[in-house]
Amino acid sequence: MKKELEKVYNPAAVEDRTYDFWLKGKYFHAEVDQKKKPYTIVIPPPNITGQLHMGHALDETLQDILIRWKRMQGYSALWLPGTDHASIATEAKIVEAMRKEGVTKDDLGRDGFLERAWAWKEKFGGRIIEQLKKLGTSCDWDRERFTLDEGCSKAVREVFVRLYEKGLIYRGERIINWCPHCLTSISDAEVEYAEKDGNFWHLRYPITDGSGYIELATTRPETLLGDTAVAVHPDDERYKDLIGKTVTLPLVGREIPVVADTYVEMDFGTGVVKITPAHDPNDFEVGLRHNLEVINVMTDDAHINELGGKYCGMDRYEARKAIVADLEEGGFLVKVEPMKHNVGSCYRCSTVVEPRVSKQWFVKMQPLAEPAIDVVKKGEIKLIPGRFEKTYYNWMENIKDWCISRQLWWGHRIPAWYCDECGEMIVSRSDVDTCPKCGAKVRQDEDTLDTWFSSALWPFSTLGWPDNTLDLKYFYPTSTLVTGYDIIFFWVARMIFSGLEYTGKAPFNTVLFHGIVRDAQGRKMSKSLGNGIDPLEEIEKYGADALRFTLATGNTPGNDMRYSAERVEASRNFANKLWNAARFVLMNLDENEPTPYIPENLELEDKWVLSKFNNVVKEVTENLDKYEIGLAVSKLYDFIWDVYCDWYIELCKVRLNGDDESKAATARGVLVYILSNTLKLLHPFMPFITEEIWQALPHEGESIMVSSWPCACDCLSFANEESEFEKVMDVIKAVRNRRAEMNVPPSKKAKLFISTEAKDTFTKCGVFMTRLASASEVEVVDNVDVEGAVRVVTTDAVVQIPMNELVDFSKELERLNKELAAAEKDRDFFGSKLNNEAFVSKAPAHVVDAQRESHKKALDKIALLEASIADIKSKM
RNA sequence: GGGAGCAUAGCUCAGCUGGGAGAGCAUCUGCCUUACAAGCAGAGGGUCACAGGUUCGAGCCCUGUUGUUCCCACCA
Repeated sequence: MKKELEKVYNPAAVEDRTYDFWLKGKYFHAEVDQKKKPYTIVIPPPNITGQLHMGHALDETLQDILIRWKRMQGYSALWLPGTDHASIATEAKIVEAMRKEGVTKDDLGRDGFLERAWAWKEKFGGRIIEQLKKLGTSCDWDRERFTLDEGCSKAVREVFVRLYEKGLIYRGERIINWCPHCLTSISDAEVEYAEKDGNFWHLRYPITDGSGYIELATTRPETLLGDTAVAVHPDDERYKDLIGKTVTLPLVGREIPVVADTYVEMDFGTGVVKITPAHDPNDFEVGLRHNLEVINVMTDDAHINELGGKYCGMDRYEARKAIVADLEEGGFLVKVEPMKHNVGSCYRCSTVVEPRVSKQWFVKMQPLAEPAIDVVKKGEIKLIPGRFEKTYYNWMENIKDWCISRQLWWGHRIPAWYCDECGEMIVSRSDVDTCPKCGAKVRQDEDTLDTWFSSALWPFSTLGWPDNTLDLKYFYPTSTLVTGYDIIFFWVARMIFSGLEYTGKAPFNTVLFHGIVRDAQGRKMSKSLGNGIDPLEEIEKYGADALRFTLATGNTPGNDMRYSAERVEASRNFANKLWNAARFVLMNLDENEPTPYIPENLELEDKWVLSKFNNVVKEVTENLDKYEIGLAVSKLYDFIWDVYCDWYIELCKVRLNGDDESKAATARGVLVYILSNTLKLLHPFMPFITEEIWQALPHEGESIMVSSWPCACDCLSFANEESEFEKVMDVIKAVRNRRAEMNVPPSKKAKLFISTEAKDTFTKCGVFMTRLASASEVEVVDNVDVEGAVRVVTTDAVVQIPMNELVDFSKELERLNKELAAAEKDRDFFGSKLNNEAFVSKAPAHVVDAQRESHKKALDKIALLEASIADIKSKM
């Protein structure tokens, strides 16, 4: 039965069916197999609240390319999928939904809330996974994990307890970043800084002894309510006498000391800083050094609290206005100066963070950072591109302790229990009911852990750690981590120190960073701009393969890329091109039987294309080895479109339409061979269409995705035949070019007289000229002079095309002289290089040889051109 | 204040260890050639930001300059 394909490739008709076919075949599933080498990728777990966006699409495409490629190379290739509970994002989403129903967290209580959260997770948490599948991702879904599942939770507890026992986790009263909207602490990494317009309010605080005022400037006048000192630089002559005195806080009336601290910059502002230890990280440090009182004047949602007197209940910005007004009225405001300054906001909700003193849990980072730096320095983990190593070192070397506790309910609850009777604190792997010291009932810490605390364990918690499972032993350390450079600190760095500390091994050997997918104008895609492009819509419109191809092409690791409709269309067109090439091949296959070619029967053009193909196999494999995915895919594109479609298929038509069945069979054999092996090379990039075509072709095995990756082979390398056939191609191109210049339509055929030293080649290949160069007939001749002919000269041949009425001898002469000048320029260029003693002696031999070759070609062409010119001149 | 990326054809971008500048799109000219008009055959178009340097040879390496984007950093 002859297989027939539709005229236009229709991805929608193929993709879901093919994906189901793969699932049924269990081809995505990876097993521990001692006969194979493992290759492991763990997915950067998308948030359960997430919707698939272009960033995911890029990330998953790159991972799928690598995993499919390695699988075909014979590795036991595991791509482990899963999702992240995303504590803040998810909790915010659920609270928001509750708000619409008029329910609050307190109404439900912790257990009630968590019940709701889990129900939400069951309902929506799988959505992004279903979306991933549309891309064709070959994840091992049997191993899907969730950061809050039993295994991951066990790992989290194990880590927490170990670190605590080692003294690397501690609880303390510190100043942290507080999000007044999310109502939780966040880590330094979760604060985004942006320059904003603000004011610099110059205030004067009266010196208590009545000797005058001290002027200072602040960007946050409302924090004055919590001031507990004023600081000056110890060397500042202006204020030396004031040190040790006190000032009276305006509006509040509190008497506060003037302290000396080198933190103050003498030449900034007035050289005086108001100190609010409870609401500024620097002030907090100053406060510690000078034993200052810490007065928290704000509620958790950034309103002034009862310590703020008349301002109590005001929001921080209202309070600012009111306080400034009162200061002005009281004569304490000297001037207001507009000033830009850096303001930090919550990376989840963009609310301006409020530095706040509170009791939190921290990870002591320094001891963990050191080995994490070493492992990259020693090259045990390679970051691609390498420049990110610098970013990484810079962060690790200046790292501060990590605030890991969050005032949220959705997450891993901190495994610490407190006894209110005797004050004992117990940190434990298993739940605790009663105090081991006094027997009283204990209560568990209310807080949960930073989401990133559990994602940091992802490469090994998902493989069974802390148990020493078979999976862990076989698949860990993982191989490649693929992710965006924007989460190098949040995630990559933390996985590295975690892996080293808990498993003693680097969690992966290579990190491949990609950039951000931007819109066609180069803007970041964002909800607020409304410029996001939905990958699912693109898949519907152009097909998953086209989307994948677009994301994999024309890009280099770590660089951002722009996404435009034109680019996806080009990819879609490429898929269709391939589809039609396959249609052509299938049309010519008589039966659905394998048609291997017989090597002895290969023609020149077969050897040419096989040799080209062999080279592509080598290049694509090498590029992938180096993670040069964009280069690999563009080489395939060129081979398929230019070499296979535009040349080889056209060349084969001669034999396929000819009378010699054995020759046609050879052509069919090579066509099928090249196509099916090219499909294999392309499969990691465009899995659906390659499977669909491969299934229609004669094939062995169940699926292209478990077929073996092609190997380059010397038996397919035909360097001589390649260059020999290229002589013919050169002539075809030159004739086409000449005809186009003269505006001769393809329908007007003309005889070609070819004089050349490669007589055999051109005699054999003359037939291609009729099909590809509009020749009516081809004759290989010795140096005859054809009447009324246009001359086309290549390095290896002179073609004369009789076109009497179209030929203008003076123009011919002009054109040939122009070509001669160009050829002479080449000759001189290469000649001068070869005459350069320094070049010949210092340049590598193969380079010198190549220049010699080019020089010789120029000379050959000059000789042929000169002869032609002489012929024409003799006729004029 | 530190650090990094980018600057190549009209547009978007490749260019792997230095060896006479490439693709896609757009433009122009011919073609419905029995796989494909989502196509075929041609053409035009570049001081590789600027200035120095290293080298036989630089888009690529070094130094500096300009423009631009981003990351980090406690100057109130």
